[in-house]
Amino acid sequence: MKSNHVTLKDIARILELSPSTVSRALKDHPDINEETKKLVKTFAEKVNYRPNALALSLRQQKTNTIGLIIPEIVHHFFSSVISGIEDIAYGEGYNVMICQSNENYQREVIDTQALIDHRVDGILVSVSKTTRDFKHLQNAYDNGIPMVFFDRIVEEIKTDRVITDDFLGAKIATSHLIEKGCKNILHLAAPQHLVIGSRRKEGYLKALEEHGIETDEELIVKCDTREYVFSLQQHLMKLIEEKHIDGIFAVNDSTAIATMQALQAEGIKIPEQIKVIGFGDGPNADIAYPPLSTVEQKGYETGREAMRLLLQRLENPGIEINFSTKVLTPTLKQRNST
Amino acid sequence: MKSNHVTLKDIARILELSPSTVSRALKDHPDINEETKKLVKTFAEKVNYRPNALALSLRQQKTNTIGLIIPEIVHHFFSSVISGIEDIAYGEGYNVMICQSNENYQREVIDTQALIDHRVDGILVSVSKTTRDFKHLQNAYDNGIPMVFFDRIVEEIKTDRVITDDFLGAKIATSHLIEKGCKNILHLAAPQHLVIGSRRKEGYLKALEEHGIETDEELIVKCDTREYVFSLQQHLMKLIEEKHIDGIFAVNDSTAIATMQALQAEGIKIPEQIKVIGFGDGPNADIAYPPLSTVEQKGYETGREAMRLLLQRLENPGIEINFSTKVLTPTLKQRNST
DNA sequence: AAATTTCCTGCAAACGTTTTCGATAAATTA
DNA sequence: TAATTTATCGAAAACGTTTGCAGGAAATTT
Repeated sequence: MKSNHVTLKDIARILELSPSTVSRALKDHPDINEETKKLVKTFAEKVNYRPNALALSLRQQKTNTIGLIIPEIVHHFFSSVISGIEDIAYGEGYNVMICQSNENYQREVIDTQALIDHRVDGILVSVSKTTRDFKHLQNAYDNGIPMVFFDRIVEEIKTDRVITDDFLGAKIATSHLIEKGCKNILHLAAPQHLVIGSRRKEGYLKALEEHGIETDEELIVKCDTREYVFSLQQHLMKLIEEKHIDGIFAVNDSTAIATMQALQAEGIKIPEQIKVIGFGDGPNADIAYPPLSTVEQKGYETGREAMRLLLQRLENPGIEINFSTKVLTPTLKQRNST
Repeated sequence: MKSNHVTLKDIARILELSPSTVSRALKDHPDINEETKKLVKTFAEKVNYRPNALALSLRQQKTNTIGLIIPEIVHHFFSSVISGIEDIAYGEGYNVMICQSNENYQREVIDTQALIDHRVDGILVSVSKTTRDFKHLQNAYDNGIPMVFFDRIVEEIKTDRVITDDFLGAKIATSHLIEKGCKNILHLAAPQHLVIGSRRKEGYLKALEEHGIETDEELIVKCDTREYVFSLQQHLMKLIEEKHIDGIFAVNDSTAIATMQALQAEGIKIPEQIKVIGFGDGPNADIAYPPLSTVEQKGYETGREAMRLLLQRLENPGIEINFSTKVLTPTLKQRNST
């Protein structure tokens, strides 16, 4: 099980040339004789020579690799983002080093350090839910590594960003419920320290305001996972009865779907008695019963835009371009739950 | 935006020591004076020194990185595999370089080459559906890079493997339908050139045989995606009517769920009129209506086992250990669709 | 006092590339 | 013929580490 990698030096030795000549021959340097070039090239081809990426990176002080820190790959939104990033990156000759933080702050710190250690040319990051301290990212930034935040941004660090217009999306979703006749709308919200959490809540409130509906703080419940729904089930049912809830806007699809299941278990008809809308449109929305109305969040586009912004920095090193924030607007996708 | 990475040489220059001394001091080499150690260590700490992973890898001819080639991250099974791999790998100080082939042969070839170029210490791979030629993997193997196949193995290359007992799983699923009273069971199958496709079909046939049910080749339809179901919808409905189908075993969950939706659109009651069972148990099975019975495929465990087998090779270089095949047995998860 | 050992540190090579600067011989020009 | 240009190649440094070896000073043993 010996390692068989043939190096440039090997070729030089065998062909009785110097490494410099072999190197130049392989990349068509004009100084090299045509015959020598042919000789070297065919030989390299024959032995399946491939330059050592490590040596190359070390020498050129450029790895052609970008780092990605992402909360959880299992979520459809994030895996779509990955595809978007890869499609752009590969096209430009970059590799992507993916790190999964698992919504864990400690892991995120380690991952960031690993990316720095590997001297990635740039970093794309969506911070974990549990991250409150940003020194690790600030450190990468101070090291001169270009960064782009997407979806879960950190406002303290000034750099390029790609976000979806959560405020608008939430407003669209809530307005849709109102237009469908809902009067008492429950909002299942994410933690307010997350930008996503607060923005979506604000959009919800704005829609109510624009339609002249009085807001009720009790109708905003912190609940953003499937498990959370079932553990709050009794509380929610009580609330629904007392407040005559006829519409629910959940901060994400899986919460919305779990909510539908909880309601149906209690014999409530959807959408006849209560209408439900989610946020994010993964493929789950199609599979749910009834198929879930939602606002579509563009994962693939998010990835592409983030990578494009990063590329712009990488291709123009030293040049100071103003940081830009790309905002993607989600669109209503009506199905049968409203 | 200058790159600020401080190197070992920098420290040596500033402290007026040689790089060798600094290097040894940092790793507690007994040859170095305690005071010098302290001096170096505190200074390194202060300037946040981190060794350059590239230089390290080049020098030691070991990257502490393993490569992963995976068909599609969006599938729950595969993203679970990733988590399993990472958990073991990180614990042992390895990084994981993830490549997504997107079920595309060309991409798989490029990815394999990229991993070789980066001199990964080992490769974990589940081949794409469209791969019929294995030269790229054989090449990596010949280069002396340890490999482990999981889930979608290639039989031509002799190495360690982790698979789920597809035969048994399919037998369990089909038997379950029979025990629930089904007599005429339709099988929606994957392409037979995939091990998964043929094994599951064989398990289906075996269950029928064991229960003394006559097999009918017409009841085996090649159909393994959601889209495929809808395009075959008319053909399937005709078949179901003619053959008095009362049970369906689909080769994976998303096909099963799409089938349920197609049936329900035609007014067929599940499980009363037709019972449906899938294979693979992603979270979709819980969300579907009705919740889908399925055989649970252990993604996380698959990842852990694959990484363990690889580690065994990496930690015992040169030592010839017989290749082993780890078989994970899926278990029945009954819900409401049967 | 001489010889040996111990303690600490530095030199230099190596990992696999690229690239600057010469160097040599052949070909051209004056 | 002498001077200059051109064509072709190699030596060596550099990227950031590690490590075998050598070496000097101090401490110990003969």
